[in-house]
Amino acid sequence: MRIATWNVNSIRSRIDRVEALLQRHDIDVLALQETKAREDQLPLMGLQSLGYDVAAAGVSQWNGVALISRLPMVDVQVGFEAMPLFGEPAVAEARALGAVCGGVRVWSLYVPNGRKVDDPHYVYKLEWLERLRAAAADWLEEDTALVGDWNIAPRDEDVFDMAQFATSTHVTPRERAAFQHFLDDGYVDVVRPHTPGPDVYTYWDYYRQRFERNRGLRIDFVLGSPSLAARVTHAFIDTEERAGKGASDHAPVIVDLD
DNA sequence: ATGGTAGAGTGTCTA
Repeated sequence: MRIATWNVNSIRSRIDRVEALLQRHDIDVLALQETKAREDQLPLMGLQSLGYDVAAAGVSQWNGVALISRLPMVDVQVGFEAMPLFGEPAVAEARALGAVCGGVRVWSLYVPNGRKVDDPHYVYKLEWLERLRAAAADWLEEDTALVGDWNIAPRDEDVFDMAQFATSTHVTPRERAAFQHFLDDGYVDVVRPHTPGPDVYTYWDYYRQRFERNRGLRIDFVLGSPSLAARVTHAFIDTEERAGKGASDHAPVIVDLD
Protein backbone atom coordinates (compact mmCIF):
# COMPACT_ATOMS: atom_id res chain seq x y z
CA MET A 1 0.00 0.00 0.00
CA ARG A 2 1.37 3.38 -1.01
CA ILE A 3 0.28 6.61 0.72
CA ALA A 4 1.32 10.11 -0.32
CA THR A 5 0.81 13.65 0.91
CA TRP A 6 1.21 16.86 -1.07
CA ASN A 7 0.47 20.52 -0.51
CA VAL A 8 -0.71 21.03 -4.08
CA ASN A 9 -1.36 24.79 -3.90
CA SER A 10 -4.58 24.66 -5.94
CA ILE A 11 -5.94 21.37 -7.24
CA ARG A 12 -7.58 23.12 -10.18
CA SER A 13 -4.42 24.72 -11.50
CA ARG A 14 -2.47 21.47 -11.07
CA ILE A 15 -4.94 18.68 -11.78
CA ASP A 16 -2.73 17.39 -14.61
CA ARG A 17 0.19 17.11 -12.20
CA VAL A 18 -2.02 15.36 -9.62
CA GLU A 19 -3.12 12.74 -12.14
CA ALA A 20 0.44 12.30 -13.41
CA LEU A 21 1.72 11.88 -9.84
CA LEU A 22 -0.86 9.21 -9.05
CA GLN A 23 0.12 7.26 -12.15
CA ARG A 24 3.87 7.85 -12.00
CA HIS A 25 4.12 6.48 -8.48
CA ASP A 26 1.19 4.08 -8.52
CA ILE A 27 -0.30 5.77 -5.44
CA ASP A 28 -3.20 4.20 -3.55
CA VAL A 29 -4.08 7.10 -1.25
CA LEU A 30 -3.12 10.74 -1.82
CA ALA A 31 -3.76 13.43 0.78
CA LEU A 32 -3.80 16.97 -0.56
CA GLN A 33 -3.58 20.33 1.17
CA GLU A 34 -4.28 23.86 -0.05
CA THR A 35 -6.70 22.56 -2.65
CA LYS A 36 -8.21 26.07 -2.82
CA ALA A 37 -11.51 24.74 -4.10
CA ARG A 38 -15.03 24.19 -2.91
CA GLU A 39 -16.45 20.71 -3.31
CA ASP A 40 -18.44 21.81 -6.36
CA GLN A 41 -15.24 23.09 -7.99
CA LEU A 42 -13.27 19.86 -7.76
CA PRO A 43 -12.02 18.47 -11.07
CA LEU A 44 -13.30 14.95 -10.52
CA MET A 45 -13.70 13.46 -13.97
CA GLY A 46 -10.11 12.49 -14.68
CA LEU A 47 -9.57 11.17 -11.15
CA GLN A 48 -12.67 9.03 -11.31
CA SER A 49 -11.73 7.66 -14.70
CA LEU A 50 -8.41 6.59 -13.16
CA GLY A 51 -10.38 4.68 -10.53
CA TYR A 52 -10.08 7.08 -7.60
CA ASP A 53 -12.67 8.19 -5.10
CA VAL A 54 -12.43 11.74 -3.72
CA ALA A 55 -13.38 13.25 -0.39
CA ALA A 56 -12.78 16.93 0.23
CA ALA A 57 -13.40 19.87 2.49
CA GLY A 58 -12.64 23.30 1.23
CA VAL A 59 -13.33 26.85 0.24
CA SER A 60 -12.00 28.94 -2.59
CA GLN A 61 -8.96 31.14 -2.14
CA TRP A 62 -6.99 29.24 0.46
CA ASN A 63 -6.88 26.17 2.68
CA GLY A 64 -8.76 23.07 1.57
CA VAL A 65 -7.87 19.40 2.08
CA ALA A 66 -8.73 16.27 0.15
CA LEU A 67 -8.26 12.51 0.16
CA ILE A 68 -7.98 10.68 -3.15
CA SER A 69 -8.16 6.91 -2.81
CA ARG A 70 -8.48 3.91 -5.07
CA LEU A 71 -8.92 1.71 -1.99
CA PRO A 72 -12.34 1.62 -0.33
CA MET A 73 -12.78 4.87 1.60
CA VAL A 74 -15.16 4.84 4.56
CA ASP A 75 -15.90 6.82 7.71
CA VAL A 76 -15.05 10.19 6.17
CA GLN A 77 -14.78 12.88 8.82
CA VAL A 78 -14.41 16.63 8.37
CA GLY A 79 -12.45 18.11 11.26
CA PHE A 80 -11.66 16.36 14.53
CA GLU A 81 -13.28 16.42 17.93
CA ALA A 82 -13.04 19.82 19.62
CA MET A 83 -11.09 21.30 16.70
CA PRO A 84 -10.84 25.04 17.38
CA LEU A 85 -12.34 27.40 14.83
CA PHE A 86 -10.88 30.65 13.57
CA GLY A 87 -13.14 32.73 11.38
CA GLU A 88 -15.85 30.96 9.46
CA PRO A 89 -16.41 27.31 10.30
CA ALA A 90 -16.14 26.39 6.62
CA VAL A 91 -12.63 27.84 6.51
CA ALA A 92 -11.55 26.13 9.73
CA GLU A 93 -12.98 22.80 8.67
CA ALA A 94 -10.96 22.92 5.46
CA ARG A 95 -7.85 22.01 7.48
CA ALA A 96 -8.48 18.42 8.50
CA LEU A 97 -10.12 15.52 6.71
CA GLY A 98 -9.96 11.93 7.88
CA ALA A 99 -11.08 8.64 6.39
CA VAL A 100 -10.35 4.95 6.63
CA CYS A 101 -8.73 3.97 3.33
CA GLY A 102 -7.88 0.34 2.83
CA GLY A 103 -8.03 -0.19 6.58
CA VAL A 104 -5.70 2.70 7.43
CA ARG A 105 -7.03 5.84 9.06
CA VAL A 106 -5.52 8.69 7.08
CA TRP A 107 -5.81 12.33 8.11
CA SER A 108 -5.00 15.03 5.57
CA LEU A 109 -3.88 17.95 7.72
CA TYR A 110 -3.18 21.56 6.90
CA VAL A 111 -1.87 22.96 10.16
CA PRO A 112 -2.52 26.70 10.57
CA ASN A 113 0.41 28.78 9.31
CA GLY A 114 0.61 31.09 12.32
CA ARG A 115 1.69 34.09 10.24
CA LYS A 116 3.67 35.99 12.92
CA VAL A 117 4.57 35.10 16.48
CA ASP A 118 2.60 38.10 17.78
CA ASP A 119 -0.44 37.30 15.62
CA PRO A 120 -3.63 35.68 16.95
CA HIS A 121 -3.14 33.06 14.22
CA TYR A 122 -0.02 31.88 16.06
CA VAL A 123 -2.01 31.25 19.23
CA TYR A 124 -4.64 29.51 17.13
CA LYS A 125 -1.96 27.29 15.59
CA LEU A 126 -0.74 26.12 18.99
CA GLU A 127 -4.27 25.53 20.24
CA TRP A 128 -5.19 23.66 17.05
CA LEU A 129 -2.16 21.38 17.44
CA GLU A 130 -2.92 20.67 21.09
CA ARG A 131 -6.52 19.76 20.30
CA LEU A 132 -5.37 17.53 17.45
CA ARG A 133 -2.94 15.86 19.80
CA ALA A 134 -5.75 15.14 22.25
CA ALA A 135 -7.92 13.65 19.50
CA ALA A 136 -5.04 11.71 17.93
CA ALA A 137 -4.16 10.05 21.23
CA ASP A 138 -7.34 8.02 20.79
CA TRP A 139 -6.14 6.69 17.42
CA LEU A 140 -2.78 5.33 18.59
CA GLU A 141 -4.02 1.75 18.79
CA GLU A 142 -5.19 1.75 15.16
CA ASP A 143 -3.21 1.99 11.92
CA THR A 144 -3.21 5.78 11.75
CA ALA A 145 -1.32 8.21 9.51
CA LEU A 146 -1.30 11.93 10.32
CA VAL A 147 -0.09 13.40 7.06
CA GLY A 148 0.25 16.83 5.59
CA ASP A 149 1.67 20.29 5.88
CA TRP A 150 2.52 20.80 9.54
CA ASN A 151 3.95 24.28 9.06
CA ILE A 152 6.64 23.39 11.62
CA ALA A 153 10.33 22.72 11.00
CA PRO A 154 11.14 20.51 14.01
CA ARG A 155 14.93 20.69 13.75
CA ASP A 156 17.45 23.36 12.83
CA GLU A 157 18.61 21.12 9.98
CA ASP A 158 15.09 21.38 8.53
CA VAL A 159 15.68 25.07 7.76
CA PHE A 160 18.03 26.32 5.04
CA ASP A 161 19.14 29.28 7.17
CA MET A 162 18.13 29.50 10.82
CA ALA A 163 19.36 33.10 11.03
CA GLN A 164 16.64 34.13 8.59
CA PHE A 165 14.03 32.55 10.87
CA ALA A 166 15.22 34.18 14.09
CA THR A 167 11.90 36.00 14.57
CA SER A 168 9.68 33.76 12.43
CA THR A 169 7.05 31.16 13.02
CA HIS A 170 7.63 27.49 12.09
CA VAL A 171 10.74 27.17 14.30
CA THR A 172 9.74 28.60 17.68
CA PRO A 173 10.21 26.41 20.77
CA ARG A 174 6.45 26.31 21.36
CA GLU A 175 5.74 25.05 17.84
CA ARG A 176 8.52 22.50 18.05
CA ALA A 177 7.25 21.36 21.44
CA ALA A 178 3.76 20.96 19.97
CA PHE A 179 5.19 18.70 17.26
CA GLN A 180 7.30 16.78 19.76
CA HIS A 181 4.21 16.04 21.84
CA PHE A 182 2.93 13.78 19.06
CA LEU A 183 6.22 11.86 19.15
CA ASP A 184 6.10 11.67 22.95
CA ASP A 185 2.65 10.13 22.67
CA GLY A 186 3.95 7.40 20.36
CA TYR A 187 3.57 8.74 16.84
CA VAL A 188 6.61 8.19 14.63
CA ASP A 189 8.03 10.34 11.83
CA VAL A 190 8.21 7.50 9.33
CA VAL A 191 9.86 9.48 6.53
CA ARG A 192 12.95 10.99 8.14
CA PRO A 193 14.78 7.69 8.63
CA HIS A 194 14.52 7.11 4.89
CA THR A 195 15.41 10.70 3.95
CA PRO A 196 18.04 11.88 6.44
CA GLY A 197 19.09 15.54 6.41
CA PRO A 198 20.60 18.05 6.33
CA ASP A 199 19.58 19.86 3.15
CA VAL A 200 16.51 17.64 2.71
CA TYR A 201 13.37 19.73 2.35
CA THR A 202 9.74 19.47 1.30
CA TYR A 203 8.99 23.14 0.68
CA TRP A 204 10.80 25.89 -1.19
CA ASP A 205 9.42 29.40 -1.40
CA TYR A 206 8.59 30.66 -4.88
CA TYR A 207 10.69 33.75 -4.24
CA ARG A 208 14.28 34.19 -5.28
CA GLN A 209 14.74 30.82 -6.93
CA ARG A 210 14.82 29.07 -3.60
CA PHE A 211 14.31 25.63 -5.15
CA GLU A 212 17.09 26.04 -7.69
CA ARG A 213 19.43 26.88 -4.79
CA ASN A 214 17.91 24.23 -2.47
CA ARG A 215 16.99 26.82 0.13
CA GLY A 216 13.95 25.16 1.67
CA LEU A 217 12.19 23.83 4.74
CA ARG A 218 11.13 20.38 5.85
CA ILE A 219 7.59 20.97 7.07
CA ASP A 220 5.57 18.16 5.46
CA PHE A 221 5.43 14.99 7.53
CA VAL A 222 3.86 11.59 7.82
CA LEU A 223 3.41 10.60 11.46
CA GLY A 224 2.39 7.00 11.98
CA SER A 225 0.88 5.24 14.96
CA PRO A 226 3.17 2.47 16.25
CA SER A 227 1.38 -0.27 14.32
CA LEU A 228 1.43 1.76 11.12
CA ALA A 229 5.09 2.73 11.58
CA ALA A 230 5.94 -0.96 11.88
CA ARG A 231 4.47 -1.50 8.41
CA VAL A 232 6.58 1.17 6.66
CA THR A 233 9.10 -0.32 4.24
CA HIS A 234 10.20 2.77 2.31
CA ALA A 235 9.64 6.50 2.02
CA PHE A 236 10.84 9.29 -0.23
CA ILE A 237 10.31 12.91 -1.21
CA ASP A 238 9.50 13.48 -4.88
CA THR A 239 11.78 16.49 -5.19
CA GLU A 240 11.55 16.40 -9.00
CA GLU A 241 7.88 17.35 -8.78
CA ARG A 242 8.95 20.75 -7.40
CA ALA A 243 11.12 21.49 -10.46
CA GLY A 244 10.08 23.43 -13.50
CA LYS A 245 7.33 25.84 -14.44
CA GLY A 246 3.92 25.33 -12.91
CA ALA A 247 5.11 23.41 -9.83
CA SER A 248 3.58 23.67 -6.38
CA ASP A 249 5.89 25.20 -3.80
CA HIS A 250 5.81 21.85 -1.91
CA ALA A 251 7.06 18.42 -2.97
CA PRO A 252 5.02 15.23 -2.48
CA VAL A 253 6.05 12.85 0.30
CA ILE A 254 5.45 9.15 -0.37
CA VAL A 255 5.37 6.19 2.02
CA ASP A 256 5.15 2.45 1.35
CA LEU A 257 3.44 0.05 3.76
CA ASP A 258 3.54 -3.70 3.63
C1' DA B 1 13.02 46.66 6.78
C1' DT B 2 11.57 45.40 2.26
C1' DG B 3 10.65 42.62 -1.59
C1' DG B 4 10.71 38.87 -4.29
C1' DT B 5 6.39 34.79 -6.64
C1' DA B 6 2.09 32.32 -7.07
C1' DG B 7 -3.03 31.42 -6.71
C1' DA B 8 -7.56 32.72 -5.43
C1' DG B 9 -10.37 36.06 -8.17
C1' DT B 10 -10.89 41.70 -9.40
C1' DG B 11 -10.05 44.04 -4.07
C1' DT B 12 -6.51 42.44 -1.88
C1' DC B 13 -5.68 38.43 0.88
C1' DT B 14 -2.89 34.39 1.87
C1' DA B 15 1.21 31.84 2.00
